[in-house]
Amino acid sequence: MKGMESVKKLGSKDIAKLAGVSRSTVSRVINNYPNVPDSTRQSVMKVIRENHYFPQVSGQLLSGMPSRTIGLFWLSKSAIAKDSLSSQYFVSIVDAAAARGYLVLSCIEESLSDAKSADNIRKIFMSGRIDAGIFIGAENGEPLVEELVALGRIVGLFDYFLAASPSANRLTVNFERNSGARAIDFLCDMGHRDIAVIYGDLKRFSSANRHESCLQAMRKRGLEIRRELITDGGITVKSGYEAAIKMLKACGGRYPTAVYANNDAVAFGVYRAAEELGLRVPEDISVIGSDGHSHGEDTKPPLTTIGFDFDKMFVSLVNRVVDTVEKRETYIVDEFFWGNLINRESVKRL
Amino acid sequence: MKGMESVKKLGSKDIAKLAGVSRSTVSRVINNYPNVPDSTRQSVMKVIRENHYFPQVSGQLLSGMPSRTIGLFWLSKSAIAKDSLSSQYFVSIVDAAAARGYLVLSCIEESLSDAKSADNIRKIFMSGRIDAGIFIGAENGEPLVEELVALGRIVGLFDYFLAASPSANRLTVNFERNSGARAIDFLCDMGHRDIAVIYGDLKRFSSANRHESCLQAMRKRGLEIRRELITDGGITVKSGYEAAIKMLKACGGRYPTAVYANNDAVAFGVYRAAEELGLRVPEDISVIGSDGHSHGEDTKPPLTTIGFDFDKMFVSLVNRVVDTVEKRETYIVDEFFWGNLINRESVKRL
DNA sequence: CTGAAAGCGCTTACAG
DNA sequence: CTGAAAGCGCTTACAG
Repeated sequence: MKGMESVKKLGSKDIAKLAGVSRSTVSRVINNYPNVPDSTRQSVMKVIRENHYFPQVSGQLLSGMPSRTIGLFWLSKSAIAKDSLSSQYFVSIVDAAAARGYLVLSCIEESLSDAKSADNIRKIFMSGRIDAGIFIGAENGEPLVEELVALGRIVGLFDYFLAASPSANRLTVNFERNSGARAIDFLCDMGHRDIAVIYGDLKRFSSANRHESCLQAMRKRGLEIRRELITDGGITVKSGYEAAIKMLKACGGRYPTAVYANNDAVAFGVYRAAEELGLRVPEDISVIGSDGHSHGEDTKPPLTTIGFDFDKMFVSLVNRVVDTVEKRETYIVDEFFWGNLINRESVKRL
Repeated sequence: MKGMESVKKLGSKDIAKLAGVSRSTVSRVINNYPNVPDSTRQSVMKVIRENHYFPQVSGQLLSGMPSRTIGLFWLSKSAIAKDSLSSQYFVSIVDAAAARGYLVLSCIEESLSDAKSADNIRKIFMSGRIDAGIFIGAENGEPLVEELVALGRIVGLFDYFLAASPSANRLTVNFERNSGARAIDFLCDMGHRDIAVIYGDLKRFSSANRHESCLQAMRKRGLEIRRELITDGGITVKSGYEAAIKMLKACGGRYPTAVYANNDAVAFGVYRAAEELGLRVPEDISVIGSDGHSHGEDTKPPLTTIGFDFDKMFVSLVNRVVDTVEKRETYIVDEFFWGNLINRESVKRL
């Protein structure tokens, strides 16, 4: 064992010597250049395999090859740890990257307003270890993101959109902007007119959209908008629960017949609050969410929601980011996905 | 904008010139060497900041610095995507690594028996882009893992233990080996004698342990071990559900009074199966799991289980791996964590 | 406390 | 189809 470790690790020079060719040729074989006769390729490969040679990224990087690595920046740690959607996102991203030959380097920060976090991210972006970065959970228009975009870095963003300043190296994938209205329309069609709205962090593009479009729909439908029924409920089960408790207690017994929660996690929080207050879903109060969280199939009752295909969204984002890295033509900079109403059992017809 | 991009990116040489020192000194400042007078340090730092200089990892790597990157290898993709514990693991690992100044590079493979997957992992380990790797979901004694250990790579493993061949560069963190017995003892103490066991993938160290220790406890307690009540239930909700359905149907109406599931996900599957067959938990059938999944607080009824502190486990693993990378003294190679019985409401006293 | 120089391991025009 | 040579950006003994 000691012996093994002390064997000098071979480099491309050694392989070249053993194979009786130049390092140029070894490099050509490794990188699958076409102008190498098959016989040469075979013999070089044989030497490489027999000697367990692995090209060092240090050399490759230094000579200007891409790192074939994508940075994945998660914002707001607590939300990640608790939301089981995160692991779905993660698998979609890592798989899509792997399919293109890319690895994923992860970084989790609570917030970008913290100078240390921002410096850390800047460093990762600027030190040559990644070819591009993807952000999840960034506030819309986040200065650090825009700084990186302006510096020419390739950045992919989930749920982020700046209509006024498209940029070839800022790739985004988004939820349709109308899903709030669709939820309200559905509730109305089911006979509800007294609707509570639990919105999320309005600095996030989708939360703002959902909220705006839902209020618009309420007005259009001529519903009464009771101030005490419109509350900020964050984006987690816990914050949703707390907001729902507060809201339900604040409405002086005049409960809404339905609640629109800006995401499924929050909707689960509403379930819990309803139970605590002795309200049955959907008999006493209907609930509709947004996202299409798979967990919603197993809740009691199963959650009615506006579902999105997250896997498709992330695969598209990763592919467009990689296309940009590889200077292929990418026509789509911003992309919006439609949601589908998943009518399960948490909304009752009145 | 075009202008900005065409500005030649500066290297340490440029910084040196601008600061009126040598590249050696620039390097010393960047790496916080003590033998630099404060005035020099200040002026160099000023030039670095003003010019937005970031040392390139390519150079650092080539000159032999560590990559300060840990590979995280997830095996069995499907289990990751569906289990919300994964994102907890992930956050614990990434955070613990960040606390030591390390980044995490992720790789997901379905299985290591696939030659392509194994090659991919070998390449990541041997190409100098990571200082160490951590495996989650590896079978005990996995040949690829042992190959890497033999080659002197530093590898950290969750749920993996080879009593016969400890190695200074194979660091592990494990569940206590007795938790199966503890679950059985608890059920017995609650008056159960007719117990079904749904075990998991026996190639995993913990699954094998849990199963073995639980059977042992059953014998010790003099319980009847009915063959049809002992089934393989995998490690996911779905596989647990299927195993439970099969098992409950196979016992010809002579239902067990309690079920021990080798992990919480499987226990949730048992809940679903019980519901489908019209059995109430715990009135008609008690269920105990293992893991301490936070989701178990919210199920109906809340799940009684043997809980582990995953965060502590992963933080310890990451720290010992980093210690080994940095050649600090690490005394603990294998570590076992105790579980705590979390007595919620899914086990009824008979 | 500081600098000149060697060295790390690759790829890629370039010339043939 | 192939090789010699330049070059990529850093760190680190070494000498002073």
